[in-house]
Amino acid sequence: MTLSSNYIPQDTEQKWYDHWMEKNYFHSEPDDREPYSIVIPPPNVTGMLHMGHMLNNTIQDVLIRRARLQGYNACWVPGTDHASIATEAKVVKLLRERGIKKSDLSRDQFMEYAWEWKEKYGGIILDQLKKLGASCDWERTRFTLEESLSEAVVKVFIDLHKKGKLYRGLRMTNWDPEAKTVLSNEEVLYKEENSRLYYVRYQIEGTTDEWITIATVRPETILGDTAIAVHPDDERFAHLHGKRAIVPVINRSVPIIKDTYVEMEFGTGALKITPAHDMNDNEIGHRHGLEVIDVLNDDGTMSEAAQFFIGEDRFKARKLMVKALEDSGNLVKVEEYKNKVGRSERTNSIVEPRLTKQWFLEMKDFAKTALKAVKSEEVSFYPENMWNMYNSWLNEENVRDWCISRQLWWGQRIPAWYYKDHVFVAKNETEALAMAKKETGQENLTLADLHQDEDVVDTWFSSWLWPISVFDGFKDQKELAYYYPTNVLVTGWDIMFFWVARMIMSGYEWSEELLGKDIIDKKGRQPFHDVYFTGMVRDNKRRKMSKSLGNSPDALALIETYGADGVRFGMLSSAAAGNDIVFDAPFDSKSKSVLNESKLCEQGKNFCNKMWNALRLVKSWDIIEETPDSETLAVNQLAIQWLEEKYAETLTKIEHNFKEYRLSDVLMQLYKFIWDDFCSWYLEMIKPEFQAPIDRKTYERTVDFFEQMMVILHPFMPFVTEEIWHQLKERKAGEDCVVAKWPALKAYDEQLINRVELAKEIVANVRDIRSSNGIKKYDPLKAFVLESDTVTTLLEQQGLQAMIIKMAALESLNKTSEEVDKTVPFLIGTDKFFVEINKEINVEEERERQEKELGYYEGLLVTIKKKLSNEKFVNNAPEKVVALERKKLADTEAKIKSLKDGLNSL
RNA sequence: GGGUGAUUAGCUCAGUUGGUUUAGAGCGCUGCCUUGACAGGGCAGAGGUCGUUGGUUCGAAUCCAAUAUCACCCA
Repeated sequence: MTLSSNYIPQDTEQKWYDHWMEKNYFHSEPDDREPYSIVIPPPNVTGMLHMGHMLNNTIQDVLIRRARLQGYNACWVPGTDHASIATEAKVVKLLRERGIKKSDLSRDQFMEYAWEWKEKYGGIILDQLKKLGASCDWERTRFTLEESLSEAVVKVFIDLHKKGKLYRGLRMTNWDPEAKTVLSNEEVLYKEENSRLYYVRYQIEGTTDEWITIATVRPETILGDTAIAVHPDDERFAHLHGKRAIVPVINRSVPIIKDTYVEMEFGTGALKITPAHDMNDNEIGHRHGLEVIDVLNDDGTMSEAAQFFIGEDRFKARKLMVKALEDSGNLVKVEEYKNKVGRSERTNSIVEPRLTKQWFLEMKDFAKTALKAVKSEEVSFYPENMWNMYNSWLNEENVRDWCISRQLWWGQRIPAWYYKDHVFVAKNETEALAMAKKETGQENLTLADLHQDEDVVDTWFSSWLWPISVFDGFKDQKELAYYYPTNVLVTGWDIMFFWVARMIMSGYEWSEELLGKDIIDKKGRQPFHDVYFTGMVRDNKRRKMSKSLGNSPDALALIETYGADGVRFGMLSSAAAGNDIVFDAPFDSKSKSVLNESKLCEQGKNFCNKMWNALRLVKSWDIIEETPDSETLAVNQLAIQWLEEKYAETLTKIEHNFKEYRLSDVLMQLYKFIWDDFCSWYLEMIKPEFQAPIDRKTYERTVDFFEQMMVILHPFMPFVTEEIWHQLKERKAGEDCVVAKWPALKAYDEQLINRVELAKEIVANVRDIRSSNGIKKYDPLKAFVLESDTVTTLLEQQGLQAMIIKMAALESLNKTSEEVDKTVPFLIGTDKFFVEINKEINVEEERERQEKELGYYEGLLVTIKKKLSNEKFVNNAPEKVVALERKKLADTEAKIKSLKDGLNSL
């Protein structure tokens, strides 16, 4: 069968993915092998595959495929996250388009629509991952809102309540008046916006002509003011200490208090205090025991307590308030002003700080545990410096209790039932009723008397259980006992706190209860041993790639253009752990969109083609059984021996880099090994003349090398390697690259590697001389080398001399006892070579070249001499370093002498 | 305002924890090369006083301190 001259990914990728699926290679069941497990960071059901997913999942796939090759029982559990807020927003929007308002639906009706939506769109991203080649165990696909995982959520909620770690409390929270829900800090985006700063004067109580002026951007909240604060050191207001002021419009008398929080330089130096509607004011209110007046309803309209503009929207109320202030003569001035405004990530509506009753999880002990887990290295971070961020978020000063209630429907409903002032946390309403009867002694209570909490728990309250719940660990520990702890978690550092830290907390909280002390003592409590933090994928302006910015290339289009292997190469080649990736998709200013182009991916595509053509070369050879002539034999044997050592060296190096999760380094090492060492050197060394045959032994060894390379590259580029692996040899059923065996490490002969390196340098020098003298590639040239011990040893290496002659297309390479005239010389180490170029040597050019080199070495000599004449260096530096410096000196002196000789003879 | 990290070749980044000939890679760039696996290619070459200034040290891209710029996180 003839192979096309180019590699076409579209012809192979789907074929092999289907084949792998058919063979069920990705499925894992507990057995007596050692497990290697990864749980996917579940993408949102609302999501489409974007660059971040591609990076993240490519990394996981590399790790899991390698583990599979290494003989571990590899299990990569996929799944999706129900993403309360995002999904609910999407469903609400969709319903609105169909003319249905959420408020017209019952909770159950809404859930029906939501599930329908999830079934239709929720799996898209997983299908897209298949295009990328992700080798997940699809039979194990989980969903954070499915029954079993929801049961786990309820279970731990009850457990935490029993342990006294949950409480309900009033808290200042970020309120989204449009979604009517509390938002976490993370869901509020702050952006600089144009607004107005209103200067308003408050009359000092008991005076007719004395005022204190404050500045505010939210005049409607004046109705909820309960104090004016000034800085205790502010001389301007010293005379007002202890006095009271009259809030305009509403005519409320409030105290003038002293607090160091006030910035004297800002505005007028006097600050109105509205404890119900500002985080900082609320704290100040606490300190001074101020009254809290909530002037807003949950939908952002003015409340009864405001007394004015009741029922008006906050922004209309602002206008009305400004007018009222103006009318009463209390509006001093208005300034244009820029300030940071918090908006809801989902609805974009301006967030109101608001006091609400919420369920909280106490974080103090959890945070301690989570910190210790990483500090003790039971959980290792890659890169290590992520510890700093982790520590600063979790330390006692910064950690805050976790508000787990969300005013949404799409999620696990909080298992708490209320009856008057009683709260019953139970698995279901029947149990809650039983509890209620017992606790109140009222046997005639019915379900109708109880009221379940309307809220659901935060999505993270479900996903923090993920490493346990995907194995149904809260129900039945058989699988958990086998797969837990998972080996590594691959995720972005942006969710280090929301997710990573909390999984660690939940792992330490429940693993021992679930698995028992024996197992835990042996295997560990941690949900994962390692955490690999990927960077954010950014555009060439270093902005995070996001759909809203439109700066992200279309992931599937990229795969279509470069093949999955090409894209995987592109993503990984610049993806050192923790560092952000600047992806090179260019921006087209004409179409105002990102082009689905990338040099990095192109490099990957070209790499596939390179290997493909190496395959074509090898397959084009005729094989003979006879032993070749002694020279060819010697070169082939050297080539094989050298590549074997080089391969062993490469394996050792990549092993080390794998341990440190330096995947881009591993990939680059493989790239260079295959392209440079194998294709450019090895294949050229053994390549027979045009249409000449090759001996069987060399051929077979070459196919073996090729096969091995495909195996170790397979985790990175699974499709092309599988294809070539099959093209190389006839394979039996059940033999596939994806389940081949990862090679064992072995020692390698560095001396041989170094000798060939020297030979390569000699070849390169000859080629350079050809190139700069305009001599054709294959014109046979005579070369000589000045006799020396080092040269003798070098050329003693069987086949080396013949290899140099072949690779540099020389007629001969002979030793000489003296300088050879009318030649172009070059230095390798301290050894001097001469090339006879059969044409007039350009003396001027040659002199210039050699003088430049001489200049370099003379400069070097100065620094070495300086070092060695420094007594402190000679006395203090390690023996080895000094000895090396002495050798450098000797070598450099020899080179200088040699160069000078050469110049003299010109 | 507080914190974290970054700053090395035109671009994107390594530099494994102070010493391997006055710094490496990939891409790009410059020359030359085409019947002989691959132009999605081959061969060779040019490019950096490691942001700046001090300090520690026999020795600093690497450690410390200041400073500048950028990014992100928190307020």
